[in-house]
Amino acid sequence: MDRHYDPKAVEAKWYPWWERNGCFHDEPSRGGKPYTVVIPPPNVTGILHMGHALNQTIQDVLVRWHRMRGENVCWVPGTDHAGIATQNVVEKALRKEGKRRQDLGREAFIDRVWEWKRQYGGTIVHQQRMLGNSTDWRRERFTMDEGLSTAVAKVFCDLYDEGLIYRGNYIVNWCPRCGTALADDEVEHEPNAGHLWYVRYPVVGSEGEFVTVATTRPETLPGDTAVAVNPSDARYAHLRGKKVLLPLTNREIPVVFDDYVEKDFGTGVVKITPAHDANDFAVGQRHDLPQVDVMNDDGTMNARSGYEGMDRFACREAIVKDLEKGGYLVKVEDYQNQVGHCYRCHTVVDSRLSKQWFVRMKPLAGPAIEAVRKGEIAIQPKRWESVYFNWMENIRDWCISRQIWWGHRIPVYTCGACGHEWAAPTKPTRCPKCGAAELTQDPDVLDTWFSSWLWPFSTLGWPQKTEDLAFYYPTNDLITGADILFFWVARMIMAGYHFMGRAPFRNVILHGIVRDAQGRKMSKSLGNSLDPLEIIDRYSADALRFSLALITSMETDTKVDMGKFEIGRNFGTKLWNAARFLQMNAEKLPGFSFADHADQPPALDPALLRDDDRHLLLKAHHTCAALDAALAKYRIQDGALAIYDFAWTDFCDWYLEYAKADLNAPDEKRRRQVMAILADVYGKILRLLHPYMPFVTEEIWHQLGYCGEEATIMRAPYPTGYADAQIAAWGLTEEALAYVEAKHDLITGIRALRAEAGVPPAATVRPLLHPASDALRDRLTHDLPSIQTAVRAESLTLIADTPTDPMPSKLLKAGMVYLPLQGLVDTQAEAEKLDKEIAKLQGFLNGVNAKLNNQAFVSKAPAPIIQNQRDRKAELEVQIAALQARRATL
RNA sequence: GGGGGAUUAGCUCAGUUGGUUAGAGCGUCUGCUUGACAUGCAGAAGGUCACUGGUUCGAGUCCAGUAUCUCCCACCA
Repeated sequence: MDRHYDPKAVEAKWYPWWERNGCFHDEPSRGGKPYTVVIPPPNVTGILHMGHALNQTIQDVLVRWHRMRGENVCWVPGTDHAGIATQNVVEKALRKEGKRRQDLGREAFIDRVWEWKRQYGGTIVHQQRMLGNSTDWRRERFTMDEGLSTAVAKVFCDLYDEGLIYRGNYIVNWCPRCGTALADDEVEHEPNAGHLWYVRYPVVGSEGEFVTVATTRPETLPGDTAVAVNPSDARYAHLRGKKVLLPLTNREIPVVFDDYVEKDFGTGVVKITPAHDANDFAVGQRHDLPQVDVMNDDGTMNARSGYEGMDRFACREAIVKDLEKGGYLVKVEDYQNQVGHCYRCHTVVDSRLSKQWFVRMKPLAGPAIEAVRKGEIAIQPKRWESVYFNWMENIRDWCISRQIWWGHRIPVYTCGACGHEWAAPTKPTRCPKCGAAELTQDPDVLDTWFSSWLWPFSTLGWPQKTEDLAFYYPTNDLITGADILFFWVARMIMAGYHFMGRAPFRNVILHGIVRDAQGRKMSKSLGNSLDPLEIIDRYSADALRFSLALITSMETDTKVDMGKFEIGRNFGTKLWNAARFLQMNAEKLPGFSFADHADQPPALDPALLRDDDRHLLLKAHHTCAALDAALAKYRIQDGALAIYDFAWTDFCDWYLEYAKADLNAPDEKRRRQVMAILADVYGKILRLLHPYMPFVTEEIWHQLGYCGEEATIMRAPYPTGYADAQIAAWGLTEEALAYVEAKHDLITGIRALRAEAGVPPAATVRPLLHPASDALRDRLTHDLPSIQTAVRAESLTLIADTPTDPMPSKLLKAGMVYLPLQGLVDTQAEAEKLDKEIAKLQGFLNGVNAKLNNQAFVSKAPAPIIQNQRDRKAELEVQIAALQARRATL
């Protein structure tokens, strides 16, 4: 093996190899237990960001784990056509040529988008491969694929025929830059430092009386068709039946009375603009007010406004100026309110009256609420369930039409002859009613989410009855960011029940978002984004994945900075070097083969086993259980921690160091046995870790020869630990484990004593140990060489009495240890140290005694807890006695 | 306005159903080129678990309140 691990070469080698060899692919015909995941499809215009890296790392860990458990795994990748985003990109390119999409016409423009997709649409799917995702690329889908488009058309027509889709003139969110309607959740509200303008509206037929309204959007004033006050507001009761004069115009508009108006806000008088505000629209409907639209599609003012052609914000200033000139403006206050922005282009959205298509959501929401309530679908972390219920129970109709060209065109046709309107999944040639051939199709396209909400079954072939659909649906786990719970997850659940009659998935796993070191969202404008590809370039994909897994809790957002990825990089290096050590030593044993240790438990001679071996084997067993438990509960971080700690601390720091002595000793039986343990446990580490770090584990698996060239660790069984009979035969007891923990404590303690006493590193010492118990004395007697080596001691003498010579000491789990030194020993300091230690332990003992003397504790606490305290008391008494005995000699 | 979350070492975070002396990584300090690994090894320092009260034999953990920070939802012009 090379001295240095070269992740770039290794990662570039394995991914194509896996893909070429169908390692990511499975078929229903193979049978077994299906495990299905659909990837949240990234936008086809997207480039890989840290959110993808986190989301896909979690998925790949789970997917690879299930695959190694022998399940029939299907992980569907793909991309989303991202209507507005993609159209924006192509329009931008057109603008560089000095053209608009209208110059090309609809069909040519759409061709142009497809061309763009062919050329650049593969960017993100290429980048995803860099992460090491084991997605089945043979099943890759695109939301505008023929099959998925068929599904979209069928769904639209079914809902249309069921009466769940309707068209109407409503107030919608309108993005003037994109020139389209937006759904409610596509609008992002942000605080805005604006103003509140107080404007006088003269009361018609009075002598100089007026009402003052407060508004944040004076440019909508020409669209006012009433002013409103609260019916119980005594200040304005006399205005019933009156009219006011709309400033800058000579229109008279009525005063209406409506509960919507808050008496305490502003002046208690509201201008009503039904065509430009959702609330005003509702007031207008209640009072039968006219709707005056004063703006164009692009955010400029129209002829009705009197400011034709002016931009809405310029108009705002112009109107304010004119109001001031006319003496209508009373005052201006600074005012902070929430202003909606387009989630795509961040333009301030307007509320605008227009004719749009909507889906009636209430009937769809019912079963979806029920599903989560009954536990057919579990959302984790659990607290999101209440968020889900809250949204679903107050669900509003979904505006699904978009005034753009790129997307699934709404399959509604109108007959030019008889006016009949109907929905059809494929383009009809004649009117089904009158037979005429003059048909026009609705010009709008569907919201992109109208295809994504079908993703769990449309990607498996629906509406065809495919084998994939029968075998892999419903999917198992849906892993995504909580930010698209409403956009996507909730709608998929509704679609799953409505169209398939079943849940689309069993578990929803919502993770947080990736933030920068200061906890800010990563964004282009802040320039604080980390690029996953740069991290891969600097540290490797394995490092990116492992570090993310290790620092990500499911409960909270993840803060990252470049330094975090050193954790994964260093761990990869550590593994590599451990592998080199194993290989070097294996070469010295003729006939030794790692292949014999790929899965079969090693044939160990119990007579040759030491407690260190037992400690490692039992810890390995525990680690297998820990990984299994963690991954079953989606606790990716716990699993990463468990394997990291075991591999680094138990395997490398402790066992490998012990093993060095054995591997260099003449006893060949023992050498073979140690090598077998190393190969077995290291093989487990590689397999346990593979879902997290697929590349380096695969490379080492092959380099050491755990498998042949044609095989892969991807399909090696996930370790489950040792059989009970094996554990019994090898004597893997908790007692042995506890003994080795005490031994480690002893080694650490002697090292610390050396360091504190300033003994040079190269010098050897001859420490004395007064064991805490006879049992310990016996066990240690058989185990002295490894301790001596670990602490660079010439000898370690087990003594029976408290020594009287002045020398530093330390109280450890194993007993009192003494370090005889030549030269000066500060007896005074030593005495003080002992006094301090005695006082500390006495404090603990007092606490324990207080508990044991507490009648309530003894009668109410469970027996094991009481026993713990008794054991603790005994232990403390022994320790204090040992310290006091030593103190007495000084 | 409604709802959620967070608050544990200098920093980033673990801490499963309440039960020995609250852990890890990074950073800091000390020593080390020891034949797997300086992307490393050995050792050390560092925490009244935000605050106040309550429940309990026992609270970082459960409950209530307070403070600060955060996110989501919502029609206050």
